[in-house]
Amino acid sequence: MAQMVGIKDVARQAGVSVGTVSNVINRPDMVSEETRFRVQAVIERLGYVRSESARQLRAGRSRIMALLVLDMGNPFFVDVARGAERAARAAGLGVMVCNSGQSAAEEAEYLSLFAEQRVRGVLLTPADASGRNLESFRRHHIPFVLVDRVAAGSAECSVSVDDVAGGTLAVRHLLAEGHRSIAYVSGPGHLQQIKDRRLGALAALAEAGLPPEALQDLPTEGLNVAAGRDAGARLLGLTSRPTAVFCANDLLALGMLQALYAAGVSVPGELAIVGYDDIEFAAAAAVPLTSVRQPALTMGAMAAELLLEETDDEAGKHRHQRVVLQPELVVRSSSLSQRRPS
Amino acid sequence: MAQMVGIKDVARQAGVSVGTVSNVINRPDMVSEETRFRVQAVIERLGYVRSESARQLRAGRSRIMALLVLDMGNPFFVDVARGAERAARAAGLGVMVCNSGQSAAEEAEYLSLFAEQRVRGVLLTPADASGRNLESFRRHHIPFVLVDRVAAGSAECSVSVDDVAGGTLAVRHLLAEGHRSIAYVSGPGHLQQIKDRRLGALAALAEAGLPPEALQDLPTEGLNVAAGRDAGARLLGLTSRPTAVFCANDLLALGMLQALYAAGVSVPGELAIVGYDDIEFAAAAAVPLTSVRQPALTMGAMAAELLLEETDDEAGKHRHQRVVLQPELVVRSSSLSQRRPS
DNA sequence: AAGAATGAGTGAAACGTTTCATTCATATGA
DNA sequence: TCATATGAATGAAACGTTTCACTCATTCTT
Repeated sequence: MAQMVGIKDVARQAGVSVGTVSNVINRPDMVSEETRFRVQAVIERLGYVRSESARQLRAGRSRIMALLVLDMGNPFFVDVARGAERAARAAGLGVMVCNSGQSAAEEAEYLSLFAEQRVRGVLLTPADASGRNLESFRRHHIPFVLVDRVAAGSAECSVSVDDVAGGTLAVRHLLAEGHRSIAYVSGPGHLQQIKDRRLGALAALAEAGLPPEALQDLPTEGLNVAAGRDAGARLLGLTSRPTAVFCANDLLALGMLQALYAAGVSVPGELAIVGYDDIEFAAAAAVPLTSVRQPALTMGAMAAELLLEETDDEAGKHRHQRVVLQPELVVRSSSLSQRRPS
Repeated sequence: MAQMVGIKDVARQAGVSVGTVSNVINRPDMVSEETRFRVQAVIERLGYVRSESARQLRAGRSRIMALLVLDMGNPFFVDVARGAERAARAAGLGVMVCNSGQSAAEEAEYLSLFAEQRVRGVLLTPADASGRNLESFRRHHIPFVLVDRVAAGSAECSVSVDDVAGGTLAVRHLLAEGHRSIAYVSGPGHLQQIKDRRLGALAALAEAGLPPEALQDLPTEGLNVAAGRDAGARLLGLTSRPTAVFCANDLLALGMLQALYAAGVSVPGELAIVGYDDIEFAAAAAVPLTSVRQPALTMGAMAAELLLEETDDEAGKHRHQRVVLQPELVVRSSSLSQRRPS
């Protein structure tokens, strides 16, 4: 790596002071046209690039916003990231996207990385149910916004989707299709989203006058396609098999579908399926998947905007808010009773 | 944002010099056990976090590696990112994943961001066919490795998959299944990968003694599901419809499948499909998709390792290399002739 | 024509680390 | 006992910016 050219080199070559070079870069109208051109020419010739770390050191904060999601393998979070990135870039900030993989330990590691980087702020979907990671992160006074999760206190903003409503939508639909015994394929138990969707499902059952036992829990190790396949295999082994499955996300649903397909079980004939997230691939599945759509892009963008509002708030008039968006049921063939074709 | 506590505050509170505090953090064995404990206690109490920007300014380079991919919406690149991240973190580096969206302009923007950040190095799949972006990036003397693309000269490393071989695998398989008229659904024309897969396809035709005209080009605007749907619609409108389709990636293939499904065209009965990448969702498609598998994880990891080898090379004995991995055909039902069931 | 206002540019301080040549005290060897 | 080696801690320089109080001409105002 050849010697980096600094602002001093530019200044010397252009015959001006470093302050002037800095002005050319940051407040071009404070410098005469003539010198501006001269300095810019030298910058060009020398291939000068300003050092973000020096700039940042001086400024005390960076121009990067962090986004910590549960699983980048899930297209849902990719969309969240897209939304956040769009909003952040509109404000001249970069976004650093990281993946906690639902591990509290990874989450902690990334949070301290963010603290060291003095990021402008953090958007995150917490992986640590205990809230201890967040607790200790607060010490650093770096603002953050919860994504896909409601803030517990009023110490921060959050943008989420009403998971209880989503669960209700899904199960109400299955009940309307005539199902009376439904399995809930959930991920690992500690995620609030998963619990809320289940609550929503129970609410739908109650509405219909059915007992909670009508919902059969089928927990899994993870929230991915492989876990879904595994759940499918277990489902097939059950003695009293339900007639419908509500999966906590689309990856699980797709895995379930694969397992059923491989075992020759017809969907929705023998078993109806409803997923969650409505990722792009849900429509392209073996049997196009009914799913609960979440406004992922919007969620990412709103979270970023709330964060920007908080960090750019000189007047101290920012009030933390909890935005809750509504999900929407997208009905496709995986859940439609044969007798009522669509 | 409360006043950040710095190394000086720690030093004062602990009654030692800043140099000593720095030693406690970076070379703990150079300091007596007693002072070490005392200093660590103060660090803990004050919640001190070192400033990466100051550290970096001093060191002259950052501990971050950048990865610039064509499309984070494509699970293939998500896997590449996973592989790279694993390797980088093993070496204590963070990875900053960015998305050029196949736009040369976005690519240029990100590259200059990376230069400002003084990243340790860059892994990228070029979006700019002209090579002008790379050309000008070279000025900064930041090492980079090409991913999924063969280096033109010998000025950098590259890790790629043999796309010509992949194209041949796909089409040779279709020919063996009895097809004589094949469409190639390509993305926008400027990507080398797309061109190479086409060359491979032509080679397979030549092998079988068929003229190049047996391959019908069906270009698209993008390399995503929507573009695939669109291509499907166009395919259905053709007067002399081919009996098989080779799609330049799985997203296109899934879109194609959706379009055909919607139009009631049976796959593989009326039309066989082969995709490319073998993303996880290929197996879960309406008809499980035959696809050319690429070792994405390996590619990401190897690229990161090559970069590390180059940047950590004190002795100047690093030699740029071009690693070419081999693809593999994964046959599923979307391409199997009915008469020969599997 | 004297004083004030404006415009362009300067130079040094400050940001928070790491590193390195020193210092100082104590332990070691002859 | 003296010189030397060792170990622990110090203090200042350096990294590359931005910012801000200044200086020095030049142009307005009256």
